[in-house]
Amino acid sequence: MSPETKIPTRDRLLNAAEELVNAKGFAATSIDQILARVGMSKGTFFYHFKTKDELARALIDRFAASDEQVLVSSMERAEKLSDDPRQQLFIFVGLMIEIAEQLDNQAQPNCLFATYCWENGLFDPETQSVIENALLNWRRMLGHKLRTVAQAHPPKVDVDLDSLADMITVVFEGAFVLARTVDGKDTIAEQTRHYRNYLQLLFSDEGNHTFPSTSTD
Amino acid sequence: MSPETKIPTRDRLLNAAEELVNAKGFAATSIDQILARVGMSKGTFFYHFKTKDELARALIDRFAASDEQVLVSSMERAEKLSDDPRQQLFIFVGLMIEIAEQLDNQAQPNCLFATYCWENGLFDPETQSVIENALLNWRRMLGHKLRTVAQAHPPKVDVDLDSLADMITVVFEGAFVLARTVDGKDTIAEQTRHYRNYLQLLFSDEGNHTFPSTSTD
DNA sequence: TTTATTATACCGACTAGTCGGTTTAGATGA
DNA sequence: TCATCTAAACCGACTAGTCGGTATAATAAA
Repeated sequence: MSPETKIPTRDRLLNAAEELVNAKGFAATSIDQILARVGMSKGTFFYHFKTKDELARALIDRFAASDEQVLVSSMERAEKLSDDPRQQLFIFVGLMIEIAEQLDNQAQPNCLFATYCWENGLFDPETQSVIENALLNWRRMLGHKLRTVAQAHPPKVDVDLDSLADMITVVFEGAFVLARTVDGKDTIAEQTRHYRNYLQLLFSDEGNHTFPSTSTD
Repeated sequence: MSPETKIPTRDRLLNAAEELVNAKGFAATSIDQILARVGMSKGTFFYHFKTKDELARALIDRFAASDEQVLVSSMERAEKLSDDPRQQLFIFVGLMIEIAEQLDNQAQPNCLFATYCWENGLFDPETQSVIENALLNWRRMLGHKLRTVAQAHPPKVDVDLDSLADMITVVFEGAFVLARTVDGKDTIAEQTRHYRNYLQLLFSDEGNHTFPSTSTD
């Protein structure tokens, strides 16, 4: 009857696994530990997953799906909130900053992509390509927006727009490492703000800049 | 007689361990695998390291020492190559770009900090604080330089200079993930160039910008 | 209404092999 | 001699994965 009890067994296994993998990585997370956490037995696990590899795949599939939804829905929201591509871009990054603020309130911000990346020798190519495609999604969607913006507002410095799009992934992944290692209030959000600053400086209108600091010549 | 044979046993163990940890993470790297790679037997390992934890510690100590040397020596070089703090800053980041270019030529760019970070549940607090201190070193040295620069050239956008210093760590760590996941020619170097661009835009002299694009008044 | 059948979901003992770590003994060179 | 180093056999705990069996509930035949 309680809302917790209604969660399907398979999802409860995935949730417990994800928590443990987040703390210790995939290799160090044993099936027995997962089962102990949810109070189930071995047969149950292997009823839902043929092998531990299949668990790895299920975890990353679920994570990638949720990642893609954040990307797509945030871009849609940004595009509804303004007609100007440049404003859409800044709004989109602003939404990412909001998400970053939530992550900064977690003790150990979690990114299964990074976890798998640093243990990638354990995973088969298909599992790895799930992650690759997820990152390429960000490049594609954000890159497209950047190209539109760059046509109307040529960037102040000559930059490759795909790598500029990639940079949001870079900033997030890097900020995760920093946030997990050095404690600070707003690490991930602050780093994402740097990314927005960079975009604003790059795509500001010629000469007079559009920022708070007084002088307009 | 061969130069390879002269390497002390302990270092050969560390080298083999680091390679395996780089590929699969620490937990999935067994002592037997390390020994198989260097063709030694178990007694040898436990003569040099009391426990596997001690290996973890030795690996990260060695890595952190080399990291610190890169930081300090690059800053020294930058400070010798110019008297102007702003130029020193740009030269320093330029040196980081050179290092990034080397890393981009490796198949699986390696950062033990990140590897440990995503498996941090395995390591004792002391081991983790080695990493924390390493990252704080970068914040401190680069932050100091940024504060000097900011006094002479107030940044175009109001930014926290410590987090701006942290950003070089963020960019590197994030670019590692990208480079290990999506293959591309110059991933890490390109991302580091974005960081330099950002600094140049932030600390450019008012109004007219100092970049390649023609105008020098 | 009763009984047999079937599928899903779950349990826990068990196996073969790997793990980190120990022990004992021998080799090497100062 | 004495410290340094290496080898090989071994240990108990834990690993992923197997397997025979059970509980429940729905369906179908009697």
